[in-house]
Amino acid sequence: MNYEYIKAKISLAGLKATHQRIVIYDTLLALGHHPTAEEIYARIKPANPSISLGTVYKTLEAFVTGLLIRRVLTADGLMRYDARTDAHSHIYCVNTQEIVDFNDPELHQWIEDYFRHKNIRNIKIREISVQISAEKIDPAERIVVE
Amino acid sequence: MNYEYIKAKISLAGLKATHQRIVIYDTLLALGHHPTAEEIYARIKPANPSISLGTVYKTLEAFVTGLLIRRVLTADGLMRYDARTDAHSHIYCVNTQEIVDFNDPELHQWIEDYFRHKNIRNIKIREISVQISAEKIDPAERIVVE
DNA sequence: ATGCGTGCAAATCTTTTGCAGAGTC
DNA sequence: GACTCTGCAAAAGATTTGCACGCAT
Repeated sequence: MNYEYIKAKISLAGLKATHQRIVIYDTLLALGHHPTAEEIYARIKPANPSISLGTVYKTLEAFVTGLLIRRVLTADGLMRYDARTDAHSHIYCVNTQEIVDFNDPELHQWIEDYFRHKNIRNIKIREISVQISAEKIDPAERIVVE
Repeated sequence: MNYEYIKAKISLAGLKATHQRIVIYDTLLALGHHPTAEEIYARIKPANPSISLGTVYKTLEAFVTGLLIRRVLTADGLMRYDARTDAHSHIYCVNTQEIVDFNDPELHQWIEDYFRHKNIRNIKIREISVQISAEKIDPAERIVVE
């Protein structure tokens, strides 16, 4: 995803496509995990020394409001963000604390169908995601789902 | 769940069963949602004026370490706790912000089996839970799953 | 009696806010 | 040019910490 594409995406959300915002969005995409405002700031700062942490916080919340990104569910008490906005699932590693995305359309479809046949009253389901809590066998290796 | 039972549970976790801890655990059980330390403190304070907020924070973390309770996944950046320690699923209501527990052994079993047949490398699955994001149709009514 | 737990207050960390100036459309 | 966004610094909010005393075992 390049500079112009990101710029267009931000504009489409009704936000001004400033350099800071483009860099923040780009960084969120580039980082494989689900960073906090601080983590994005640290990553951006060297190449953009004048950027302020407050701007990163404000920008991320503006993106959430504009439906460009999402907040991520965490148990660490920090606000974390994800550039993916489609429903997808997560694997939480209990030893390394990593959160790895994974997508399994077959599984999601099955669960959706399952709930369609259940008797759930008073709510309209928007989306379903699966959280797997797991232990890494070899902490040096990557987690692979296929 | 009564005073003596809770006392025994806390002792079994290797912690001293003080009055404060018993009251905190009891309150966490009594509250239907997933409270923060502040919320528990506010609820406890009237009947226990000398209790301190710091103690509530410390106690909750001690309970987490002792596997008596769990931290809950949230997107609000606050640390929330749950007295349930078994794997269960959540329905998150996008308009009222409620988080409702629900348990569906059949669904959980099916998902577990599904993953047993998948090729997931380098992790050992500990537990699986499903997060449903939903909209309440009648905000005055309760959410029912059966 | 011993050591863990409590209460208090200060410290720390995270996130929000107000405002003047800068940049986008 | 109008209005939004940025950067800075201060404020607010959430959580942790240190320590002297108290209480459970």
